[in-house]
Amino acid sequence: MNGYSASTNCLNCTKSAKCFKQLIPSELEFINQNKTQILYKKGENICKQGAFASYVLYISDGLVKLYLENPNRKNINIKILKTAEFIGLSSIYGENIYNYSAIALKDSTVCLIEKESIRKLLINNGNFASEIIKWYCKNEKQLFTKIKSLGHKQMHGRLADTLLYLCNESFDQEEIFSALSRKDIADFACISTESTVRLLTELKNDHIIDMNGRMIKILNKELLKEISKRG
Amino acid sequence: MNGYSASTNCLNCTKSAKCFKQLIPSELEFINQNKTQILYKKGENICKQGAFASYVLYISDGLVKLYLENPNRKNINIKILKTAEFIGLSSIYGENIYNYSAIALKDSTVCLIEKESIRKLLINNGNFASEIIKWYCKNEKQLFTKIKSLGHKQMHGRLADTLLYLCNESFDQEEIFSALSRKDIADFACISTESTVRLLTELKNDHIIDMNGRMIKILNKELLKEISKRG
DNA sequence: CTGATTTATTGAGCTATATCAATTATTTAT
DNA sequence: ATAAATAATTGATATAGCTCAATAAATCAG
Repeated sequence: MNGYSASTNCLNCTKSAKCFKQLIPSELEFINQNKTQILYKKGENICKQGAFASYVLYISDGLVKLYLENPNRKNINIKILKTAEFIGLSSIYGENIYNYSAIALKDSTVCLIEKESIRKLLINNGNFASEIIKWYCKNEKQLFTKIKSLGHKQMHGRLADTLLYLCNESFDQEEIFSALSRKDIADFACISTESTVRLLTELKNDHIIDMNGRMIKILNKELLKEISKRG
Repeated sequence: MNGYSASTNCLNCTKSAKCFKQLIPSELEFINQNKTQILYKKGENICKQGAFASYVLYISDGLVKLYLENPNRKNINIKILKTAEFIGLSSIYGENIYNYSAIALKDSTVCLIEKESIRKLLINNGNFASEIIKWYCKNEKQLFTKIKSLGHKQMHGRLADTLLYLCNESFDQEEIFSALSRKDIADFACISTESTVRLLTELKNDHIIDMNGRMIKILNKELLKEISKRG
């Protein structure tokens, strides 16, 4: 066990999500017995859309990109997950496959938790279940935001949405942007890589953002929000 | 109380969702005490996106269209809800507002349930909570399907997706299509009404669908699925 | 039944954005 | 350090799909 990362034992894990705080020691020990911890290197796939979902995945320490794959086509980036977030939670009761793919944006420690164990906890501990439902509430809102962005906004608005999302203070900017290529940004906004580059240059020339290699900083957040709103 | 519709008393409601079947009589009685039943006429708004979400809504008998509103722009139709489905479930723990709007496609009986009561049940009854989570799993998958459709498919694929959804055997076709205008179909696929009309005519000429006024029937489902797949 | 309003349809032109191709910059491997 | 591979940028062209406008059909109100 190292000093800075997630613990291999759930009972003294300092990086646990709110839902795990609802568990009593014996329940935590139960989870501990039914999980495996794995280290994924940067760039490695943590799960693949359509693959058999054997476990629920929990990022005990890391940074992960969630995306939808289209046969023969480009991907749609959904969101970036940080430490203490779940991957593939919906496989507990949904279809037994992952609905999306996930890739490590930096070296990440992931706990593979038996689905059946989670199910047992949900039935026995209402507070745990409630926290999971809270997560779903937030998640749903986020997906609606994505749908609104894709459904009626055009390039400019979609890229603005993407930048506002990625520049969120809850992310380590250096870490995020150094890990994201232009194609990644394009896949968040669902526009072509070339259009993305062109629009970014435009935004830079208009002093709405600053760019330095892969690093992007928002200079005029209000205007960017306005662009997002206008669509 | 009438003979064919939902009961006004939860204890003898025959149109109850699976989650309510997990409740013991005292819990059902508790819900019963904390709900109001309202009849919405066809075309009436059941909830408005952004409005204060005082209750969780439950369709005890009806047909409802869920949609996202864009300021000054067209709507995005998300899905059609039938009897025994929830509206605004995510307001239990999410922001205290509705994430979407809902309109009655036919006269619908809706139960307004106190959010706090649902919260209490979730904490006290793990089976109830688990059923709600099951719902969220399905819901999430549906939203990803929508995102995939909007994110990279073009007109043809999006309309195919829409028709395959609306022609699902679980809907009463007559009821669904007589309630949906061309604009409604367009808003499901997120394309212009004019393009929708043009594409529908095209599909009819190719004998992939049959049209008669508002009524639409799929003649060649395999081909339509192929169009959906191709994008 | 009749005029008025809404909804559906069709055509023509315009615009946003993708695609293709070429060039430059950056990273990786030897 | 140099070659090779990958990523970013820029320009030119093509096209999907929107908007606008006009007409036709259907529904509604009196």
